[in-house]
Amino acid sequence: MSQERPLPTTSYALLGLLSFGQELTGYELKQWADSTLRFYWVAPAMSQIYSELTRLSRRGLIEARVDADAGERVVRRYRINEAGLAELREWLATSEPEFPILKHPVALRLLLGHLVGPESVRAMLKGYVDSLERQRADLQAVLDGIDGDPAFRYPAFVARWGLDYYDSERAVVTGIADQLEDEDPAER
Amino acid sequence: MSQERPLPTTSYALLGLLSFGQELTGYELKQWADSTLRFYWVAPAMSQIYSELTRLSRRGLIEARVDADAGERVVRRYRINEAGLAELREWLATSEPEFPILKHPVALRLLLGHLVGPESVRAMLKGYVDSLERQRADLQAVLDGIDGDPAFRYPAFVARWGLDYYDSERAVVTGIADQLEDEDPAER
DNA sequence: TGTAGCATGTAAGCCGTTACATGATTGA
DNA sequence: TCAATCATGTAACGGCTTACATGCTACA
Repeated sequence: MSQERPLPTTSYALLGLLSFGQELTGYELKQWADSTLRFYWVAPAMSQIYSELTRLSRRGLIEARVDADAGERVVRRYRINEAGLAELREWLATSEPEFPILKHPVALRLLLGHLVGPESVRAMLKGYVDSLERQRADLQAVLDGIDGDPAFRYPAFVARWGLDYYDSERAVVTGIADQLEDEDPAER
Repeated sequence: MSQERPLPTTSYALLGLLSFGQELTGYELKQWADSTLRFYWVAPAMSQIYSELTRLSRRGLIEARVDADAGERVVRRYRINEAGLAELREWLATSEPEFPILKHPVALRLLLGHLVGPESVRAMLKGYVDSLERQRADLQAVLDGIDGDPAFRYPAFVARWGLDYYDSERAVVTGIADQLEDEDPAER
């Protein structure tokens, strides 16, 4: 069965969003992805959403339905089917989760501190802490929207994990910035 | 000057590794990347290392020299030059660091816990904690190799940051696994 | 003598982004 | 009536990986 090449993880991620039961448009899926997936996977471009939906459809894992209540324009709503749920469970059960990959431009720039000196590095870390705060607030808002709802117990775990991560990150980065303070001046 | 399209970040990352002064082969650069960059950026494939080196060379940011002490085969050693250092500093000074991107398959799978049930999720998290431990040990070894050396003060900061991250991650994940224990059985 | 490691590349192809293009609907 | 949002796609292309290909060197 299913002798095709394995789906890319992002495809499973979108299928996963659909596994919560709603019937969604590509546009709505994008909004979901932007508010949840983006914190620990990616925020796929609209164009990718649509091409993944086409792929999942072709494989018979989701079903498209043209929304009748949408007036003139053609609005397609997608719903996961039994095959899709089976495929997801199969994937979860049989494949080994890969180790997380971090693309951390701030760490990369810290690595190159010798090129710019501690002053400049401290300023950059400061900016990062600020953006962490904003990101954390966004995630908190997401959690507030689902917390307590038993249907979203696992998403809530993930969100709380993210908050803890941001908190830890803030503490560590602040610590590094402080250590940078008392350094031999006039590097570079 | 430099009216070409901006370099991809990975290119700057490799240039950054060369900014520590050594004259390295592509092969050696790959080893460096695997032991340091991979923790917070990527471990580029060999083939990409070589193509990035070609690009950096073409732009005049690094200099290639055929190693005479290498016997029969042609071994190219690359060294950063003044233009390369200037380009790196320019990049660090003028571009805004992007927010980190996390590709976290474990979080993604936790999100889908409703499909497999708490038992299975706990097992997966356990496996993740194990791999975290291994990863942490690797990074600790890297730190041990550079700690105290003033030339690698900033890389040491980055490494310690990574260790803190792994520690925090372990604590959070263990906490989630524990919360999963006392759950209504027979989900799914 | 053979194998693991050192060393360098080319080719094909997927994932994902940006740019481009179009049009309906809602609400100020 | 105008702009923001909803909604759906196509085309081009860059980054990066995997697979393929080659050969030297050190060492057991």
